[in-house]
This record gives sequence, structure tokens and C-alpha cells, in this order.
Amino acid sequence: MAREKKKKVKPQLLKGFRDYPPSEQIAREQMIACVREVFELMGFLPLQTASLEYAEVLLGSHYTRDSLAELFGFVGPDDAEMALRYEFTLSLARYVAANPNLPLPFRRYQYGNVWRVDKPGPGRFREFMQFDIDIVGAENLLADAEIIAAMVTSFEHLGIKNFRVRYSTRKILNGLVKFANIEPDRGQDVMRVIDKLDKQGREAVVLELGPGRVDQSGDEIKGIGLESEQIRQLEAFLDLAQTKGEGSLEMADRLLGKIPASKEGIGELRQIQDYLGYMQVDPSKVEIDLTIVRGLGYYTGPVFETTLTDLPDFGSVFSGGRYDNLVDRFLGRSIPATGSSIGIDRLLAALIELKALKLRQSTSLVLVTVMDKDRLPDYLAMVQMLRNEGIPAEIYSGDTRNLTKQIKYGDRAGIPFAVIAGSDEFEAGKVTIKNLAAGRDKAMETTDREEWLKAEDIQETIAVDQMIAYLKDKLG
RNA sequence: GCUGGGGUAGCUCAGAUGGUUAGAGCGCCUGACUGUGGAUCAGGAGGUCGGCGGUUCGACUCCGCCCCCCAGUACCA
Repeated sequence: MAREKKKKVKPQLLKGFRDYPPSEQIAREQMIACVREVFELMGFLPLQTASLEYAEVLLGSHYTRDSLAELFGFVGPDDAEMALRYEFTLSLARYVAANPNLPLPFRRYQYGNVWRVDKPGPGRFREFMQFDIDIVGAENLLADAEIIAAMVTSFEHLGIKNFRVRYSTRKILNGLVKFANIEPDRGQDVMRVIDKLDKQGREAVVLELGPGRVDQSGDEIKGIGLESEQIRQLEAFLDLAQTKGEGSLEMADRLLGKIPASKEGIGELRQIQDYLGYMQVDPSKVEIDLTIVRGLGYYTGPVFETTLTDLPDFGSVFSGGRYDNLVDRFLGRSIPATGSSIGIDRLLAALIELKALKLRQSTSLVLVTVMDKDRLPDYLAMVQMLRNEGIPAEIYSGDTRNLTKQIKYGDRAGIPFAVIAGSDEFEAGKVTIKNLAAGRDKAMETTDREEWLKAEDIQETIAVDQMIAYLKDKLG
């Protein structure tokens, strides 16, 4: 008789969403704790905002149904149009606007998940964690410099060596657009294209400023159709921008010095550079780079971007800028603000790829095995004793009393030590402590089973009352 | 979104021009070893061949649509 086959649910994950296995989640939480420590040391305050917002909070009042579909937006309960946040900045602007008594400047940090309907790729997800730091209510450039300093310090604190924070300002670019006789409303297009310089290279950028180009797969990329004279002037800027550092500022001054916006921008960058010097920020970690543009439309002044020098293709892992007009949406008047955001998950993916992170797969350091069910009170007392001494420990919580399986569990779970106690040990008032981590190495060089089983140097039988001292010594 | 490539066991893949019961390696489970991980040996579980429809006596194989994955690229408010 044909039995109805049970329909199984596929254990599949939504595109661009992912699970973090324990080893990665442990590392992730350490990163968060580390960054938080730096930001609090600099006097930033934690703020948590809602994950879901009204669509118009995120998109402004003129959004369409189409733009709602570009993010995780939907019509929810009570017919409200809402969306999952795709960043924190707008929520921060809303919060500031809604709390007029907030003491300004407001120095706040926030971390949590954000959601974007992007095409997933390496280090790129649809749900990912960001860690933001912002100063709201300060127009002066010290705020920008502090943000950059926070960026550098937190990366240093994370133990990341090879990174560089590069910064520029939108004002120079705004002046450039005027200089090249490009209509102001096309400025955004120009910046979008120049922003690709890092990833696509000079040639592709120049083609895209003009007629367009064809990509590797043969797909056609539309250009923005500037005239060759305009492109020539933009190229003159790119030439000097690609010579980075102080030299490029002087050259920019010569080229664009007569344009007020650019002049102002050049002064801003010099000012920030000075502040960074006073704050003793490691000069090898920060660099003026006039090719930094940032895609987002709302930036009004300095912009920052951080890349890992060993993995430049991963893109930016910590970036932001000044956005003086964002609160205007809610308040009808501007409040200046500047800030930056770490892509925690992209950074984590990068560090794993670089093998710059030692991944721990267990929180337990000791596994207490269960050989004799009647001795359960003793085993539990041992576990408790270890925990009371601050040594993370677990009792074998599976269903077998087969020691082979228990040891195998400890090995595979990555627990470095196992405590073994059966009748032999109890009669002598002792316990056996096996070094699973050392045994793993030993196994590499031993092919004979007898020899392997007798490898006594990876375990020792000691008096019960010495267990704690012994383990503390071994664990360092 | 667009262009190109691809979906066969948990993973990596094989499966001539359609033909009975779809295979291998690794991994997993069990035992040899009931007090010790690895190695070895012996057994075992695991698949609606991405989905739906069509052609055919017969489809993993051919056709159509859809879904998903990979690469490039766009968009990134």
C-alpha cells in the first residue's frame, strides 16, 4: 500500500540572510564589546531605536509604492506603510527631532541589524549588523575629526593592523561640478560615477562619464553623456586627486581655488588634518583622498571611508560623513550632524577570510564526563566547583554513558579539557584530567592504536582537591 | 534589475546519442574497542535528480515557464 509521503519543509534560508554559527557569533560579540568600549571611553551614549519605521520616516514624504519595494517595506497592521530600517541615521534624525530637550551636541552610538534589498555577495548580505557613531548638533569640524579618531581607535582596539581611513569633502566635488560647467542637478550623477574609481578603475569611470561602456559579461553600462570638454576638466581633477595626501590639496587649490565651494572644502580638510594631529591620531592610518565621494545623496561636507589594505575588494568596512540637512525632514529646520558606521558583518567576513581571527568554537573549557550514573551528585558538584572558580564548564548532557562518545563529543565541540572519574578514581580520591587539545595534535603523529591509547602524557590522574589549581595552571 | 554560467546524497562531483532497481569519494551513524578522540576494518542510514507543465511506450537526460545558486555589472534612497 502506497503510504502518503510526508512533506518535508526545506530548511532553507532567505536569500541574503544567514545564520552565525557559534564560533562566528562568539567573535562577533567580542567585536561589538570591543568597539562599544572605545566609544564609551570617548563619551558616546547608547541609543536603541525601533527596527520598523513608517515608510515616510525612511523615504521622506514623496515616496512611491515602487520605492517601498526597494527595501523591506510593506503594508502592515492598521494599514500602515512601514519598512525595516536600512540604516540608523534616519532613525537618529527622527529621534532628535522628536526630543527637543535633548542636550546637544548628542554623541550617540547604536548597533543592530539593518536590512537592504541588495544582491548578496562576498561580505554583502540583506540582513547585517551596523555599528554607528554620530555627533548631532555640532557644525564645527572638530566633530568630524572626532568621528575619524573614533574610527581609527576602534580599529586599533580590534587589533586590526592594515587599514586606512581616507577622507575628503563633498564641497570640493560640488565646486568641481561648477568648474566643469555641469548643471548642478547632474552633480549627483557625476559623484556616483567618480565613486567607482576604486572598484572599476580610471578607464571605466571616464567611459561612464561619457558614452558608457561594456562590462566583462558583455552587458552594456549606460554613460551619463558629458561633453568631452567637461570630461577633460574632471580628468584634470582626477589626475591630482589620485596623487593622495597633502600634495593633492595644494594642486586642488591651484585648479579649483577660485570656486568658493571648493576653496571652503580645501580649508575644511586642512582643519580636520590639524585636529587629527592634536588628537595624536596615527598619521599612517588617515589619509586625505580626494577621490572619496560616497554614493549617498545626503552628504553635505566631509566624507570618510575605511578599507582593509589586505582586502581592498571587500569595499568599505567603516564609512560615513556629514549630513547637515537630514533632521530638516522632521523639524523643518536643519541640525548639523556627522557620523560613521562600521559594517560589523562585512568586517567579520573579511577578518575570517584573512584568517586574522582565531575562532573559538566552545565556551566551555572543561567537560565533566559521566561514567557512573550513581555518582551524578559528585559530577555535578565538580562542575559547580569549576564554575564557582570562574572556569566555564559543562557536564556531559547527552544520553550515553559510553565514554568513547563523551570524549568524542568533547573533542568535536572543541572543549580543551575533559575530567574523567570512575570507580578507580573515586576509590583513590582522584580525578583524571585529559588534555583534549594536546591529544588532537598527538593523534596527527600516531598511527598505532595501542600507542595512541597509552599516550599517558596527554592525561594525568591527580587528587580531587588539586583539580582547580591544576586546571587553572594549564589554562593559564 | 541586466548579462553569462550552473542546480544529481550533508559536502565535492560522475551519470556516451532518452531505456529496468541513479553511483563514487568525503562526511554521518553502528560495531570491532561494554574506561578514552585519531588511524584501520566491517556494516548501515541518507535522493519526489531545484519546482511545475509538455513531448514520448518510457525523461536525471529533450522543450517551455518559474525558483534558487555562482560570476560580472547596475541601483544603493
